[in-house]
Amino acid sequence: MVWAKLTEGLGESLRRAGWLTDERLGRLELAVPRDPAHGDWTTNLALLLARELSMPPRAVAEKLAAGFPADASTWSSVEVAGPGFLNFTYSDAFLRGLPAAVRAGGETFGHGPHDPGTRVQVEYVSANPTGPLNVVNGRAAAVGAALVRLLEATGHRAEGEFYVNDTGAQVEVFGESLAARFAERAGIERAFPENGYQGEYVRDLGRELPPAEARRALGEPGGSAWFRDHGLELMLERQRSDLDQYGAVFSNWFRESTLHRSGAVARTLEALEERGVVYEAEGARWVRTTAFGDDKDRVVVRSNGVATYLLPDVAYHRDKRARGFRSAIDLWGPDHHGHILPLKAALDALGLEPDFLEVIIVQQVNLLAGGEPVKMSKRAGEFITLRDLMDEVGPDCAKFFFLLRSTSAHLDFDLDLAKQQNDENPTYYVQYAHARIASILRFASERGLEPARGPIPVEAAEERALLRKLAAFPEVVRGAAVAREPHRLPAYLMETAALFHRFYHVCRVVSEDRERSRARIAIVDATRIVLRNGLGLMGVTSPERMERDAESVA
RNA sequence: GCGCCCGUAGCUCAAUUGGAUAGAGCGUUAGCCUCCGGAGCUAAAGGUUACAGGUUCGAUUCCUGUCGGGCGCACCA
Repeated sequence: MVWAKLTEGLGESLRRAGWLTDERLGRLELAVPRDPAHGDWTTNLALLLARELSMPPRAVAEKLAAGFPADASTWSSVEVAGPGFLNFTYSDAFLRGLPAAVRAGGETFGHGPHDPGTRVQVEYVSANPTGPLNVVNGRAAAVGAALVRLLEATGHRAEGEFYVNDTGAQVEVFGESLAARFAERAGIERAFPENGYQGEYVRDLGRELPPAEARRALGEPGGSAWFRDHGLELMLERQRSDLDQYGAVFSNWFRESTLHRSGAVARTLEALEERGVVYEAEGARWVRTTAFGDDKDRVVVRSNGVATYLLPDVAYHRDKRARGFRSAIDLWGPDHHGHILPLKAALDALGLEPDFLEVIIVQQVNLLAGGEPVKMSKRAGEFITLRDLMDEVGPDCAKFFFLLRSTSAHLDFDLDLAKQQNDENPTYYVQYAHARIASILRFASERGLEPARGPIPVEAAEERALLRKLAAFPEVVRGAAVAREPHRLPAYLMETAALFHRFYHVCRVVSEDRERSRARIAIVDATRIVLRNGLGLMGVTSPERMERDAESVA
């Protein structure tokens, strides 16, 4: 709301100065400065324009400030500061009315119509259906689900999608592995495949198969296809239920096999050929991706006639575009970053918008226990799964920790810390603030005190600081969405919780003074809404009460 | 050898897409409970942002190089 008003007001400033162009307005950057001495909002617009206007930045700023429409309901001052920043300070009227505004916004406070109706797809996790989800999948799930919510909160029509790689050599090996494990238990001789899936979960899956049918399949030539298909379904169902419990919901589970069946893969090859970027060499067919920024050309059809991963992947992204998405955000694991260039190049060759595909690499996670890295061997099937992690630390802590750091940075996940139910665990810091607020509101309600509905008096510095912070929430949401950086949410929420706790220690909420009590209850309630909305975007719960487990009290 | 991510306080990480005096948590030290939840609060200490240049009003951020860590570099996905 404030963001829109500021954009509009500065547009007016530019117009009055005779400098208004769409391009300049598009370059406008608004920010909430970290130092309150620099106002509640700031822009460097004058610094950006000074050069092209051949004027000193401060003179540009003065002119813009003079042309900024007065609005006492929001601003008390517009000042030129430093080398030429424009600093905007909230009026008392704005802060006094803020709790009512937050309350009116309710669960949509913080949301904004920045990209109304733009269809965006976020593809995330997309783990192979040949094994349980691992911790990097868990990180991707936390980030992806948060991104979907952030995009929705900023007006996009966003959908989450899980791409199922149910085709290719890996799933065949998986089917063989499962058949061998089933045979082993049934006392039938059958070789376990080389490089087969060693994990104990394959034996578990074998126990879930319908025994009579499985036995029949064992006897048939090519019977591993039966095990492959049934194993995939069981595995997918496990992944789905884990993710469901984890709070990552997908609008769609897209299977690679449908692209092959529908002919989309073949059509994609034809489309590439029509563009004249396919050639034959060494018995294989290549795409000239080097013409579009790749560092080497890529094989799309092997000499044995089978497509490489790239071709269905290109077909998949064409399909996304054809389904009407304006952009696709893919979250990939760290071992896939080598594929960004080939895929983008191929899409480029097909004429898709250059910014259609956006790939975010979710970096690796190092689990630490007792200060030491937890050893994981995928080969031996020994790894900590997402389910293990949820059982160990709970979904809330897992998600909070995963969202705490920027997605592109490696993450050290301290299991001991996440397990602790005490002040060393940052998850509880924010949740505790919410629970404490709920407690205060219960206490107040028992005394017949409700939040003040209209403008409230704002006296203490702690009240003012907290209100400023609450007012910044919509901008944090907007910024996190456009930058695709969900980690701004926990950072903001920790700051907000800190300001709330400080307020709480200085400002008695429920007192003999009923009017002041109601005013402060309104502040507390507004804080509750912001914390709840922020945690909600992270997929973390906002508890009304918190109790430690008995063993954690010591 | 080439590409990508990263290098910031003792540790784990931020720094609002180039902004103003680089901030949090943990750890360390010293304090705060007659009253709304102490999973809390206050204060102190802690930095040549790996290093050297460059670009400009301004660089942790962008460019070049060096050093160090991780991950990729398939007719596997």
